[in-house]
Amino acid sequence: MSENNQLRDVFDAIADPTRRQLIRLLAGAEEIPLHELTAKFQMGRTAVSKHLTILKEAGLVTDRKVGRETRFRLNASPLREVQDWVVFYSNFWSTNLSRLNRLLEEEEE
Amino acid sequence: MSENNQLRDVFDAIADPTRRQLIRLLAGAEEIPLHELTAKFQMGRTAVSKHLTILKEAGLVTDRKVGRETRFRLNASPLREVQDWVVFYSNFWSTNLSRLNRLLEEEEE
DNA sequence: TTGACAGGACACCGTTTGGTGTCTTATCAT
DNA sequence: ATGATAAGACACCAAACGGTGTCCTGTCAA
Repeated sequence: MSENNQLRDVFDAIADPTRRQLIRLLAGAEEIPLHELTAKFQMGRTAVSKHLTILKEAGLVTDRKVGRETRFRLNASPLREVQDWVVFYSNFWSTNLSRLNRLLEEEEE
Repeated sequence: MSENNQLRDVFDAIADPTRRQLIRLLAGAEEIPLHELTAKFQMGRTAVSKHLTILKEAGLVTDRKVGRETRFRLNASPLREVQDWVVFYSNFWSTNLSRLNRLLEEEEE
């Protein structure tokens, strides 16, 4: 259905707190260029760029060049796999959520 | 509220496919001893034990000694953090799920 | 009581990870 | 035309990861 050309495991991609922060930042705007993202972190541009590459490999981010800057955009849909995975186990931490889980499963179909 | 003594990031703990497989196995039974878990994998006992240690550090697993064997048990509740995290982004991959998300948020309180 | 089994504790190893710095190229503004 | 900015492409590095094998101890069964 959607893009399954991800070379990188989504669970692996979201394991790093810096990358989750990047996702959070990208969720707050249409597009953000690398230098602007870099400004939000203590680390250098190269490191941030590497994290974005990993997110790209997982299909969580797309990029396009505009002038001299590279702008990044969030594509959250691969996170659905995480959602599907975790919802299964929500039965195990609370029983009164099981009604909601059934709702979710219905909606998935 | 619940145990927050986790030395290890939950997202990090579930990043490895072997560890997700361990969680899956432990979800299917009350308790499973190490040697029995090891039998399900190709790798050796030491490796499986290390993975279980990581899961333990994330609070996802508890263990108890019974005779000469160490039995492991799933504690899924730290996965709630993952659920909370991913639910936020479900707005970004589908708009007709937002009703369900509101349901989830209500239930969380 | 002897042997087999379960598993903790190490030491070890190759690869990956997460960062750095530097060099170069392309682009924009003056 | 010149200088500053954006970022790709590397080389490099220490530390963590994901495995291995070995040794030792405790426990169960014959």
